[in-house]
Amino acid sequence: MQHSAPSFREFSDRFRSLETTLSRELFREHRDQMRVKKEETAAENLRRIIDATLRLANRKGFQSMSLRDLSAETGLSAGGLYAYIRSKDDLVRLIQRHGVALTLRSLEDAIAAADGPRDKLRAAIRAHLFLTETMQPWFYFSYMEAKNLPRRETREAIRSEVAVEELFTGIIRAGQARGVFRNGDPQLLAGMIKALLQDWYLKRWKHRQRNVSVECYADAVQNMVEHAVLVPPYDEAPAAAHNATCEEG
Amino acid sequence: MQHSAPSFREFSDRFRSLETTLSRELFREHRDQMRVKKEETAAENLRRIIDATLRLANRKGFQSMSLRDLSAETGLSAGGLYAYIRSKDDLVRLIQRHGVALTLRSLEDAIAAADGPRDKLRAAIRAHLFLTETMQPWFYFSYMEAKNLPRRETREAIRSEVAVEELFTGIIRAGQARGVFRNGDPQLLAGMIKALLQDWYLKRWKHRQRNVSVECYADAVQNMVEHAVLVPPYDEAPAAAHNATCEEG
DNA sequence: GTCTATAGCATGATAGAC
DNA sequence: GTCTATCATGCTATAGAC
Repeated sequence: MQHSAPSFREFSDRFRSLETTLSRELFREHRDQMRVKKEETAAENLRRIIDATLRLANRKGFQSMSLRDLSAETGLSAGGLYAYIRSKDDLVRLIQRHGVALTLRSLEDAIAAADGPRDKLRAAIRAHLFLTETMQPWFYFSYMEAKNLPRRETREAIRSEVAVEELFTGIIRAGQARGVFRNGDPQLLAGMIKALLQDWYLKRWKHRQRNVSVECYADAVQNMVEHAVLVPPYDEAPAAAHNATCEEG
Repeated sequence: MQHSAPSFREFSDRFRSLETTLSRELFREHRDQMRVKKEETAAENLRRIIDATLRLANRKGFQSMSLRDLSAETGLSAGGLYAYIRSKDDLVRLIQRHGVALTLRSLEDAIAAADGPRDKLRAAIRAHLFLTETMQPWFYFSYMEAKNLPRRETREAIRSEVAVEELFTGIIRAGQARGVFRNGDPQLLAGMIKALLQDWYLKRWKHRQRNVSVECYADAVQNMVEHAVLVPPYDEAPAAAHNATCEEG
């Protein structure tokens, strides 16, 4: 049952097609708010605007990023930007919606494919890491700017965060019920797992610098979590077939 | 040797006196930059300004916080603020310096008091959690605004972060050398521990809402880390004498 | 030592030429 | 469909009355 632990590569391919679909949906939903009607140029410029915004916001903060900065980064004129977005708040809403949709759909797919508590837990861990690896700029933005967003978006961000954590709580509860996992507060455990997973996108510069790959980090997290959660006779991780080159201290 | 695991209460008392000392030092260092010379009013107002800034910045972000907001929150007039700080950047520098000094001194003290890898690791975990519990607004501010700070302060923040992590790396290395800790990349492990510790102040609202105390969380982290790090015959945690009421799922 | 008033400037957003 | 020119707003910071 290695169905539950696909490699990053496999994940990445499935993700790309999902993104194309959702990007098109995004454009269609916002078409009536945009002055630009020709689909191909509009879709491309919208993507450029979003990417540039994430880049700038993650470098110096969304509030400090002026529309003049954005116009420089995208190559569009200051006035031209308003052909695509109504306001700065509108822009942030757009970005947020797109990211949440992508995240949820992608996670749900990946997790449903596994069965049994241990495999489900692994699948969830790996999917989350692969997802945040692929969409790192969005996750970082979403985390760092959440509290400064318009009220509605802040609430949405929290809801999404809680939903993900509950997913883990559920898996742990199921495992405890079957006697596969050791007892202990499932919510607390889920929170700790989430903390480990979030570190991957919050401190990416660090992991990059140390040459730790996602696969490596995934194995490390899985290992720590299983040590903490499985009932004592722990058979040391059979994982990490993909790269034997996880840096050794 | 329970010297290494003081309760939050004990920590808190020692901390308070340290803070008084450093607050006074802070005022003296910046005295010449302030228009206000009378020590007692000046020191008090400076403290009010710092507290208000942390409150506001953590609510809506430092960039979005105007000096009008700050003047409303402190009760001082917009103009009056400039009797204490030269500029907004100056304010942030002040806050940052104060926090770093407090953190380092406090952590060093607490850790030096323990000996042996296992006790040192425990002491480090507890001290870090207690410290962030006490100074939560500062830590949150420092984490969230780090990248928007003036260049020099950003670098300082990263240095401080790395220094703390290396402290953990060192303890783990020592433990592995003595055969008390299992093998595995010490840097990666230290990073994961740090992630668990940071979650305490980054998601405080969540832990509050769930009624998890620092002591509880400290025990949970210690437990997970020891499961992952100690050589197999793991004697289940002798900790948590302080409160038997850690919420059970 | 604190306040009111205001200078000087950067920003978000728009109108109209091309 | 994109650009240049411009406006109103709200900001930081200062000067001077009290």
